[in-house]
Amino acid sequence: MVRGKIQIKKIENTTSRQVTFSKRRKGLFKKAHELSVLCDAQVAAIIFSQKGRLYDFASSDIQKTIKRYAEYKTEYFVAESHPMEQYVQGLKKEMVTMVEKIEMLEVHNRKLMGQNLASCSVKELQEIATQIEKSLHIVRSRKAKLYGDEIEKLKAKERELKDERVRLFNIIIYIKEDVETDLVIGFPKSRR
Amino acid sequence: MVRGKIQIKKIENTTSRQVTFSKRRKGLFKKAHELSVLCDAQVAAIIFSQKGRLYDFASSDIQKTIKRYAEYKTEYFVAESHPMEQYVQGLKKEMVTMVEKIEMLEVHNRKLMGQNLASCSVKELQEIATQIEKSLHIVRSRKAKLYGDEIEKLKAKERELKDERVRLFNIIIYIKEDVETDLVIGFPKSRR
DNA sequence: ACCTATTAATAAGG
DNA sequence: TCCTTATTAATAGGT
Repeated sequence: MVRGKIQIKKIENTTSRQVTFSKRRKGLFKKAHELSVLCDAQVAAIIFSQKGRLYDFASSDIQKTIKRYAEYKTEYFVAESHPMEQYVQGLKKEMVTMVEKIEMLEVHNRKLMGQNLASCSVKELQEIATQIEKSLHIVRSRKAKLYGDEIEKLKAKERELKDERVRLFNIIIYIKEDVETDLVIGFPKSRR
Repeated sequence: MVRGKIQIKKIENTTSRQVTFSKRRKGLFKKAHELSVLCDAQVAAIIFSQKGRLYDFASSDIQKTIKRYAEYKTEYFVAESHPMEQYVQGLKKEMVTMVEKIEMLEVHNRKLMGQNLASCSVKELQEIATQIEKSLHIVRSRKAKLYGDEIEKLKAKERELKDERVRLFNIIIYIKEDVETDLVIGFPKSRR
């Protein structure tokens, strides 16, 4: 607005634009300051340059006002930046724990499924076998029990049959003896 | 600054002050606007009058500008709060995934160990049994075979013993008949 | 960063 | 609030 009026539109020349920005920024802040003083008003001016750099002016209290507004906008983050960090640390710790747990469970699972046994020592294999036997026992206890019962029953029957065999055999022996005695002497007393 | 330069200090005359406030406010906003256009900057001006009334100007959305200002003022949080938030979101997502995985593995493990079978359907039980049997087969195929053999052996013995029992019994019958036949020469059949 | 011609802003008054 | 106008302030373009 000097030495040739200018149009209010973007200054394309970068250098000119930067110079103008600097000058007018200063002018704006001066005006803002004067207004605040002359009229006892709270004035704030916020400027972001094209590059994103912040320039601001604030008369007295409005700084606080904007700050409060700012804090309100960024909410709990400002007030809780540290708790946030602690929170993240906590999360990370939990995650480490979980990763370990997952690995442990996967190893356990593989063992229970009889996989990846190549690297196991004899002792480990025995432990795995024991564990699987235990699982087997639980899941198939009924079946196992049935089998066991059957075996017991068969064994009992075997014993019974053996006993009967012995008994029958004795009877045979006895009868034979008896008969023979009877045939020789007459009749055995047992027949009485 | 005209018709007698003025001092930059509060205008005591209320009317004058209000007039000046109005004029300069307009001027300030005009300057702010010009700056934003000429220099392609983001400009906001906020004025609270003495009475507390708000006047504002913003080259773009004032909410955004103030929020941006707020973020700038809270410094490192500006740069980090949002990535931080996203980071935490990412962590949480990962954790959910891990928790699910852990649960899955634990369920699987429990099943493999024959625990918590109460809620399983018959089909599930069968599947679990199959899986455990498979594991069992891998780890204990020989033992299982031995048990099977034993049962077969016992069954065979049972059959054998039964046969022998029958045989022995027949022998007894035979002997008895033999004896009685011999005795019947002098004894009645009713004895039988 | 400084200069300065020139326009813009505006104080005071109506 | 608007107009006028005298005057100062702001500043574009050059150095």
